[in-house]
Amino acid sequence: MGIAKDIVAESIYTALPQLSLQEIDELLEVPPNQDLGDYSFPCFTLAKKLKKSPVLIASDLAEKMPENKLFEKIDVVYGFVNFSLNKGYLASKLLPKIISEHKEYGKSAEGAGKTVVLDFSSPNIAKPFSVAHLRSTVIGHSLARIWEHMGYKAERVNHLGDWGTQFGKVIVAYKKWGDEPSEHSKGSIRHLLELYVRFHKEAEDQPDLDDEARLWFKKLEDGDKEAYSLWQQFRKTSLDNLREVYELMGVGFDHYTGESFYNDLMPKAIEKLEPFMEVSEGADIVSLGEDMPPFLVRKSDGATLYGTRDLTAAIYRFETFNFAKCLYVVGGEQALHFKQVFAVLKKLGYDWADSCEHVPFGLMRFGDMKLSTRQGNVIFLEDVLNKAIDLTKEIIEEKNPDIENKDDVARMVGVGAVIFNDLRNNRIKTINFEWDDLLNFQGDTGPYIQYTHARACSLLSKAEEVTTVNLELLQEVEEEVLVAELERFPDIVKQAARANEPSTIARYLLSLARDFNKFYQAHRILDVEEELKKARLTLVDAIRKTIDTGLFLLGLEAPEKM
RNA sequence: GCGCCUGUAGCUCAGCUGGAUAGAGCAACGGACUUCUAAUCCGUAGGCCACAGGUUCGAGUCCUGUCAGGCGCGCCA
Repeated sequence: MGIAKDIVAESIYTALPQLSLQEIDELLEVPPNQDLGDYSFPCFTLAKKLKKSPVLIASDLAEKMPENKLFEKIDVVYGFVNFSLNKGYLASKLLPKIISEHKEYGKSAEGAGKTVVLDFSSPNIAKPFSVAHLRSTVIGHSLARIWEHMGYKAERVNHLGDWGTQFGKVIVAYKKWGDEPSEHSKGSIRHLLELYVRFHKEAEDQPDLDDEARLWFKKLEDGDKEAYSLWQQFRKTSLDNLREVYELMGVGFDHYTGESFYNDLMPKAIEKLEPFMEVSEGADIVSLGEDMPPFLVRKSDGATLYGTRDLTAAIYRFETFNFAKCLYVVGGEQALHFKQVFAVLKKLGYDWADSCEHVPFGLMRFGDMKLSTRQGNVIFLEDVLNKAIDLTKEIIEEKNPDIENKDDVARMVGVGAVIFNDLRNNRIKTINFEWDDLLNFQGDTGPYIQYTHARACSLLSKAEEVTTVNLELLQEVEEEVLVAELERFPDIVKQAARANEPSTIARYLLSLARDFNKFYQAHRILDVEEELKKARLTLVDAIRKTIDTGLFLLGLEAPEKM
C-alpha cells in the first residue's frame, strides 16, 4: 500500500468512524483527471446510511478533515471529496523510499507464512514446445512473482503431460523408423516430432498401428523394461529441450512433477473416492448432480484419466504444501473440467477445495492457418523467440551498434517483446498469433518499456551520485504526474494479485513509461541548475527502479542499454 | 439443445469492486533529432460502448432478453 493512500484513508476515518478503514480504502478511487485531484472519495453510497445528501456529507467531511502537510487542497465536487496531494512533500517522502527499497518497493506482508501453489506451463512431453504453451508459461511465471511480492511463498509446479497413449505411438514409430532421422534432427525433440507425424500419416492406411500403440502404452504401464527405457529416453530428450526454452525465457520451476509422478499415488486417491463412485456404461464415475456432467474416475478398461491424476495431484499438493491457494493456470476451455475436479474434492470433504482456483486464459489462435501437431504444422516457441531475438539484433545494429554485449541485450529485448505481447491484455482475451504484432517494437510493447528504462539508466550514468536533495523543487506538471503515479504502484500490485491479472501491471508500466517520456521530452534533466538537476535525477532513479521492479514482476529483464 | 467466455474507434485493446467530459497503441495524415538514447515525443482524424428493455441520484460497468463469434458438454489431455 502506498503511503499517501493510507494517509488519505486514515484521515477520512478520523472524520467518518462509521466506516472501517478497509471500507474507506476500497471506496477511494483515482479521479479520471489529474485536475480533479489524486484521490477521490465518493459519498453517494453513504447517503442512505447517514440520511443526508451526498453533497452535504462531502462538504461536512471536507470540513472535518485533519490538517496534514500532505494535502495541498481538499475540494468538494458533486458528492466527491477530492484530495490534491502536495507533490513536493509527497516526493520528499516517497522517492527516497522507492530508491532505498528498489525491488522491495510495493512488497506486502499480506502473505507472510502462506504458500501459493501455481500449476502452469505443463506441456505435453514427446510433442514439441509450441507457441500454444506460451500463454500458460508466461502468465504463470508472472503470477508467481506477483504473489511473492504479496509476501507469499510460491511453489511453481510443472504438471508435465508425461504419461498417456501418445507415448505408445512414439514408441511404435521409434521402433519402426527411429534409425532414419533426417540430418538435423537426430536425437532432438524435432526427431520425436517427425516420428509422431509419421505415425499419424501411416496410421491412416494402417489402423492396426493404433492398436499397437495402445499395446505399447499398456506395456509401459505394466512396467515393461524396453518400453520404460524408451519412455525415459524420450522424456529426457523433451525435458532437455524444454529446459533450454525455459532458460531462454528466464522461467524456472520448483517442481517437475508430471502426470507420471502420481502413478503410485492414484490407488490411494481412488480408494477415497470409492464411497461416491458408481458404475455407468462400464466406467467408474462420480455423479455431480444436475448441473454438471459426472466425473470420470476410470475408463471401462480400468485405465485412469487426466481428471483422476489432477485429483490425486491436488490432494498431494495440499498434504505437501498446506497451501493457502492453489492456482491452475490453464486455458479457459478446461473450465468445466476444473469445476468438476473441485466439486469432487468438496464431496470428499476437503474444505480447502475452495482455495483451489482455475485461472483461465483465452486461446491462442492462428488466423486461417490450421495448426496441428499431428500434421506437423507447428510453430516452435523456440523459433518464435529466436526470430524475435534476430530482429532485435538487426535493430541494435541499426540504432546502437556500439553497445557491448549485444547478444545479451538482443535476448532480453526479443524475449521481452514476446512475453509482453502475451501479458499486455486481459488474459481471458483470445490472442491471434500475428508475426507483425509480435515483431513490432513500437508503442504498447515490452521493448518500449525497456527502452524507457534504458533511457533513464543513461541519464543516471551521466551524472554523479545524488546525495542531499530538495525534492520540493519538482513542481512541473509532468513531474507531479509521475510522483503521483509512482505512489500507486503498491496498489497496482495488489490489484494484479487479487485478479490474478498480470496485465494490470503491464498497463501500469505502459502508462508510467509514457509519462516519463513526455517528461523527458518537455524538460531537460542534466543541463539545468544544480539543485533542480539533483531533484530530477532522483525522480528518474525512482522511476527507473519502479520500472525495473514492474518488469521483473512480468518476467521481463530490464537492460541498462539498448 | 444446454452451459461458460467474449462483443467499446478501420485493427488490437484499457476503462479498479456502478461514478465526474469514454482512453491508449497500431494503421493513415501533418510536425519535432547541431543538445540528456527518435525503439521517442507533439498534433489531426476516427465512437448509437452489439441491440432492446430494466434497476439506480448515476450504467460501457449490474439484471433480463435478443443477436453475433469462440469454447465446452463421460471413456483425449
